[in-house]
Amino acid sequence: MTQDTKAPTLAEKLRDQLAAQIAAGTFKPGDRLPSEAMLGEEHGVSRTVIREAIAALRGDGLVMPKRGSGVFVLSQSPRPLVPLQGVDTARLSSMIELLELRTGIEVEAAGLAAQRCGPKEEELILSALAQLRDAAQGDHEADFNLHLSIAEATHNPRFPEMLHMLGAQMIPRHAVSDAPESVTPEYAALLASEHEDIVQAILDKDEAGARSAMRVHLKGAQARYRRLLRQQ
Amino acid sequence: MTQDTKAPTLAEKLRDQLAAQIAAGTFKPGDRLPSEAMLGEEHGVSRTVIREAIAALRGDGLVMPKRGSGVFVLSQSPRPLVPLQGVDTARLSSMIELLELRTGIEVEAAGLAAQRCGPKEEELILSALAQLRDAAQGDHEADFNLHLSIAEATHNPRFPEMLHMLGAQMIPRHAVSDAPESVTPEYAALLASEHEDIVQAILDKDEAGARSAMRVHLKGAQARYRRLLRQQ
DNA sequence: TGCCTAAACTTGTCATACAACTTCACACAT
DNA sequence: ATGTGTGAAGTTGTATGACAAGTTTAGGCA
Repeated sequence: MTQDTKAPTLAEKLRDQLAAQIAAGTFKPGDRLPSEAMLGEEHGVSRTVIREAIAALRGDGLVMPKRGSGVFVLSQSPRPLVPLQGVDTARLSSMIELLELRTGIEVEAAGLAAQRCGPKEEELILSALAQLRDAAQGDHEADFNLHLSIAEATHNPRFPEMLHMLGAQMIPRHAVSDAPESVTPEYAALLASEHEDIVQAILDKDEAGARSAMRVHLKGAQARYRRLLRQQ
Repeated sequence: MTQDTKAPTLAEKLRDQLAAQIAAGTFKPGDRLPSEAMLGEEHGVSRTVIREAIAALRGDGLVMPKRGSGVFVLSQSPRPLVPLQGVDTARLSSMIELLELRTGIEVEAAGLAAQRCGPKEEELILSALAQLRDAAQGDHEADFNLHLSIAEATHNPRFPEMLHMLGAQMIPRHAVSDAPESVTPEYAALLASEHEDIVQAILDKDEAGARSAMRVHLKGAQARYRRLLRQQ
């Protein structure tokens, strides 16, 4: 239990120190950090350490080095603490967990989209729906694009952001499309009609209807995953 | 517009390559990566590049180097791509965006909690509610704990995770509690009754009621923020 | 004044060397 | 045969020096 004290390396200490300085406002967004040479002299470490600490900060999205120019501060606050850490995309139960989360987010998105959707967003949604109709069955990208266009119609950038994040987690899993039952025409028709219902409700500015249609759609996806879970 | 093509460095390319290999399962969690020397020879780059790429992977939580032993793979899936990047906690509009997201997540959580809440979770929720009653007005922690206990009652760890993530973003902002109007007894009583309604519905296993009560509660919070926005 | 060029500076990469630590095999003693 | 200790080999952490590639700046020249 006391093993977690693992003697932080110089690079780690320097990274934390720099991150703290950035968070404290010593270096503000847009500022240029001292050059690697200066940092090295200041902290009494080699350039190797400096570079590794900066690489870590870059990974955290805090800074952005520009060759020949310097290292510039991007964001003041460290990026929010890693959610979805223990997600094992190979496990169906993990997929169901994510789907439940998506349900919450997307149902709300559908409701907001119904209230706020403008002509331009309507066009995008309809275009995504048309592409989905034409797309090959089980085309996850077309499906995702429709959901994304709805999220964008909320005019709240956090919704498409979240969808992207969750989508990146779900894409690796093709269990549903691989399952034999999922390729039946009946299944495809059901999915299509669910999509139509969602879009129709949004275009009708029917908030409650949009929520309900989206909930039906995603609950259906959950149910299909659960069935697979039982079959395994 | 074409500036985003910024000539990726060798370290970046190698990082992406290694991340892809990890995602593809070439290196599985628990495995040891080839040593820096071997990777360097294999890819025809210097150890500097290798180390920087690995530093980035470590920052992403994908690997964990152990001095003298090797670099070990932790997680197979890259941690979800940084959401909530442009959130400026000083801007009320950002807070409202986050609140809308929270609404989606928490409404779903309340619904699931009503279905799945067991005796132990009921106790935790009631305890959190009691503490909130006793707590000083505007005690964000007590409020957060109640919401958290509900999220945990879903038995889906992603909900409390998300709440933690969003909570970390919202805590810095105390605008609502600082606003003069928010300290009136009427306001406190309203908040308390909203909380009671949510808990009561969950204990009654009333899914729709729990959703609705949670939605009312969070929509109320949004409305209060919006009022502040107008006053500014 | 305006433009052009070259020097100075900065990050990216390579190479080498050593320190600190871990692992593993082999010799040795029990 | 078994347990133990020792050391060699392998690995990451750090330092140093050098050069390539790009940017900035100052100064010279028209």
